[in-house]
Amino acid sequence: MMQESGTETKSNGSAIQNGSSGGNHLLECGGLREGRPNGETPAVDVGAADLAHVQQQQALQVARQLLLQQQQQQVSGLKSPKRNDKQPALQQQQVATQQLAFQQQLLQMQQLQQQHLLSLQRQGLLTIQPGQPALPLQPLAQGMIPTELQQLWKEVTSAHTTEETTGNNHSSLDLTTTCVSSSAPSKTSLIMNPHASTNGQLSVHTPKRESLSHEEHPHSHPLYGHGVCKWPGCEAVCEDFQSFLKHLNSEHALDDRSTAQCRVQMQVVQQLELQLAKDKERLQAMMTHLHVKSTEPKTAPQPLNLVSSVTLSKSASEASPQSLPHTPTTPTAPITPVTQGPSVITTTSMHTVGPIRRRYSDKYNVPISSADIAQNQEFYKNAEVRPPFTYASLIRQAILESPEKQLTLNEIYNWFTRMFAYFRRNAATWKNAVRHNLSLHKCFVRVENVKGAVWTVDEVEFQKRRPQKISGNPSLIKNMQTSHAYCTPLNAALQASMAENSIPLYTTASMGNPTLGNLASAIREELNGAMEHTNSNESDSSPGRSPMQAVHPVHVKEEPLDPEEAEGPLSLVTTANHSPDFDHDRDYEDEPVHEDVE
DNA sequence: GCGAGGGTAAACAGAG
DNA sequence: ACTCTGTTTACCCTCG
Repeated sequence: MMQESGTETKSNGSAIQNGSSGGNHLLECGGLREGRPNGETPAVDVGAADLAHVQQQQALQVARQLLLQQQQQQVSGLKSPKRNDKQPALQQQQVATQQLAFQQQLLQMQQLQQQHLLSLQRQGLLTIQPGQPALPLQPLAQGMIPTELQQLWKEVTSAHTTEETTGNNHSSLDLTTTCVSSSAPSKTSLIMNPHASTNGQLSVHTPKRESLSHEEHPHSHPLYGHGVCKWPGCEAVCEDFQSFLKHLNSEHALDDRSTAQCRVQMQVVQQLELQLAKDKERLQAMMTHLHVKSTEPKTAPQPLNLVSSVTLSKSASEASPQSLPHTPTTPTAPITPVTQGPSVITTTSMHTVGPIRRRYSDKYNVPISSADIAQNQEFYKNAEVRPPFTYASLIRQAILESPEKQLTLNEIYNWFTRMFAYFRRNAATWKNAVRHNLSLHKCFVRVENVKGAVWTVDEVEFQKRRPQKISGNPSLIKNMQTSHAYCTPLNAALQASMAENSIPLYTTASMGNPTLGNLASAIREELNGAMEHTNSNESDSSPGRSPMQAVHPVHVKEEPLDPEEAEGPLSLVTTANHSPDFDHDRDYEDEPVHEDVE
């Protein structure tokens, strides 16, 4: 139908979407709360205005539809007069029944409107002023009716008028058939049903409701404003409120016309609610895509752009291998950890994984960006997911994070368990691995200390272990640069998503400021390695280099960075947090990372 | 197929 | 005797 052609889609974009996306929709969606102060932002007003526009558009289509229905029934419905003539008593009986049905319709409409209002308020699309009655029709009525709609309303009205004058008491609308066309029965019905409505439309017919409305908001009526009747399509000038009330009772009494208009408005509301539901669904899908997939049991338990998480587990890597290769190079890569992590990975899913024999695939051997790290630290703290880092790298980080760059074995253990939920289980296995690595790798030097033996890191030896293989991937470098910019907003998004999934939420401070300084160092470190390889592979490297490098002129390592070098920043970032469970261990201060590099 | 790097398991020894 | 720490060996896996 024609009403579907332009109005709906158009209104979709103009009103709801604009309203919801009015300001930082993605990042704010988690922050939208019912308790939002009224009129806090102009965007709210815009959303209400747009909403009214939607109503106009939808009212137009509904009105057109009503007109069509009327015309059709006027042509075909010639039997009812016969019936009325034969049984006037039955007609009276029908009147009562019809009134009941009508009031039910009105109640339904009222409920819909109220729900709609609540929804809008929740979404922050609409602000109800404290003193303003919660009447959803007001925004529509206040100067929002375009000429075309008014004309349609008048057409609806005139159609009914014609109907009445012809003596056809039957109604052309399914709703209006439940009503009477004469004024007398309508008044009766009002008396019989004083609680017929509270939405302001029908209240005008109810003396009791009227008086209540006056008491609460003297001279305030959703259908009256600026000396004009705001009944859709009316705009009759009323000098004062009393005359407005008279006008309401006389011109907008309970009759076919009024009920038809009510029905139109009801459908408008319904359309809006449908649209709102759609947009809610869309929003949810967006959030799900960007943050956390709420329920995806079959999703591969891959946290981060653990691209490198190929090393994580067989099941994980096999589950979604196709997503791995391109992930590291996409600017959105830092987001991925958040999306799949907390909700997807469960204890059972991770512990059903057998012995973990895997390592970094050089194919996907890309340093995890700093933004990943900043987010992943929270992820790994709460999700029992094996970090995609080698034991050696983790040990190194643990040691480098320490104030004195040395740790006892037990302190290394504690660091593991504190930073990674994964290492809170199967202690015998991984502890053995830690010891094994400490002894095996030359880079770990055991030093006799006053309090016993401590372990330190020989950076030179560590970096000798294996050359980095991320060479020739300029997009990676770009990604690392952009990832820094992503970090802060994504942290907020992460927290929102974590809150949504009932995951322990850490303060922004824990992930934010202390992290950033380390992130800078981390990025420098990553860039050092990456740039070196880029330089080695690409002869031309001088002017087009990474801006990061220009900003942070740090030394480029002699040795190519190990891919796991990327985790280096991890530890630096993670130091910002203190898990209450393991705080007894030691106080990890976030500190410059450069020492380990230098 | 080979070597490198990594993970896991286990045996062993020394110290507390 | 037990636990912790540290070393070493063996085996397996993945990847280039």
